[in-house]
Amino acid sequence: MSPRPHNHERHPNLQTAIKEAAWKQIAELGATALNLRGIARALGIAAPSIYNYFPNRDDLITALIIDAFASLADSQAASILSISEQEHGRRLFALGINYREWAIAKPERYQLIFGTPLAGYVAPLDITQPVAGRSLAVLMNVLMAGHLAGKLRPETGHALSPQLQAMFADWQQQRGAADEQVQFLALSIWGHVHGLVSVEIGQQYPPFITNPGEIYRHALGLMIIRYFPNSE
Amino acid sequence: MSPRPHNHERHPNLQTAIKEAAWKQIAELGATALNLRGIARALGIAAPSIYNYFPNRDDLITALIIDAFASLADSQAASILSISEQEHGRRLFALGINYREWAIAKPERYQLIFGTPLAGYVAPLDITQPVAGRSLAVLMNVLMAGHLAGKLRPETGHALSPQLQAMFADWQQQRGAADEQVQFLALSIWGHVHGLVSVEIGQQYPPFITNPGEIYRHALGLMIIRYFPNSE
DNA sequence: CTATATAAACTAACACTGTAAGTTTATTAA
DNA sequence: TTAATAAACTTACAGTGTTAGTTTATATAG
Repeated sequence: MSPRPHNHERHPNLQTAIKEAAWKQIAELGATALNLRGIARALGIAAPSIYNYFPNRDDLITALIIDAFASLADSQAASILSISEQEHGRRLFALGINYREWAIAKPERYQLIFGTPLAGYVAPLDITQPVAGRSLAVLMNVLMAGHLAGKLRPETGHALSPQLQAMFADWQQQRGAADEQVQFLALSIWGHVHGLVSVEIGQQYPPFITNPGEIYRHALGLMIIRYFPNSE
Repeated sequence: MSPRPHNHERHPNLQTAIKEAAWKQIAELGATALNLRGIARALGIAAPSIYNYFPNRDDLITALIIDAFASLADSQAASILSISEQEHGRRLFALGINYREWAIAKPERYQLIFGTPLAGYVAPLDITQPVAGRSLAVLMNVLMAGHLAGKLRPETGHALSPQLQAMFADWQQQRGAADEQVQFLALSIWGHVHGLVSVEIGQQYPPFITNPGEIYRHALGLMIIRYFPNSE
């Protein structure tokens, strides 16, 4: 009923071998250079054979993106494991540092999931969104812990609009307890952190900014004292 | 010496006609669908004829990117023209609103300059950087005006590291007078604003966030009262 | 042990892309 | 009227994703 693949000896698991070859291509030549024939060449197989494991190029890319999102979420979660749950400021700082480091380690991977580096590909949001949300959840958990401990000081200069409150109420219903201000703060911090990293990865800083990491760490430090003023 | 092009009657200025057709393609089918043959079809010319006006596809894209950066900078500058130079908070707010609106008006254009939507294309930074810097200059001018008027309150919880100070000193030398804290603040605000817009354009908000504009305006409002506390 | 079903490989081909080379044509200047 | 030249053209090549049809190796059923 289920025969073994022909070149089992050379590629025990061709599905993952294809993905690995794809990542290798992406790492060496950039995400835009990804192509099925190149993968096939690297593996010594015929290009159409890939279609036995992925319906088409876009589905292969989606698989890569899902793996990348999972990797980011795992990396985020691991980055705070060694820090006490009481040290909310340090945890937030660690998350921020880790976010940038993960992006810089493999910029193509970062741009693959947050940019649109591939011609004709649009991510199927219903599939990628859930995995993408995992890293945001890590951030929100840290903020929520700080909030529950009374250590978080969100900015309350403006009241949340009724529309925002409604949106966050819906979100709470799905995801369990979470303060509205914490929800907003998670999105705002993510946006800030993500923007700074994007500018750096995309090489959009002015030429005088020779050390974007310093900018980033300074901005991150200010966030910590802004939202966890009694950390120290 | 300089003969008129053959189809001058149909396309008085073929160079700009090519760019317009390119933008139309980008707007209708997305940046990734941009291709020379499609442009040629739309204009009723042969594809290789484009090479008389642009050395290759990448140079055409670069021309589009330069136009887009100029458009953004012009839009930013125009957005504060009607606001008094004394109302620093309102000016910053207008810049923020305009940044998002410019991006949302033509998301493909935004992704063309800030993403990497085209296979095999890498922007020539030495050409694009100067134009790209114009919009940042508008932001920095607004912040600097507020600073000179004594209305700006940058966060000084952490001192700028020596490396940051050195970087900013170099920058000052080139661009003229600008406070170090103002320089940092411009980059930080830009990163924040850019990140929130990127997340929205890239459809990376969690599915419950049905109104990203509200998130954005709230974040922007908080920035205003944070950095211009006495604005009202 | 043989025969058959089937998953997984293959080859060949199509339509598309960017681009290079060589050729023709229209316009200008001598 | 003729020669020069810029700008169009046709043709061709190598690359791409993808489909269709075919072969082959394996696993199970009789």
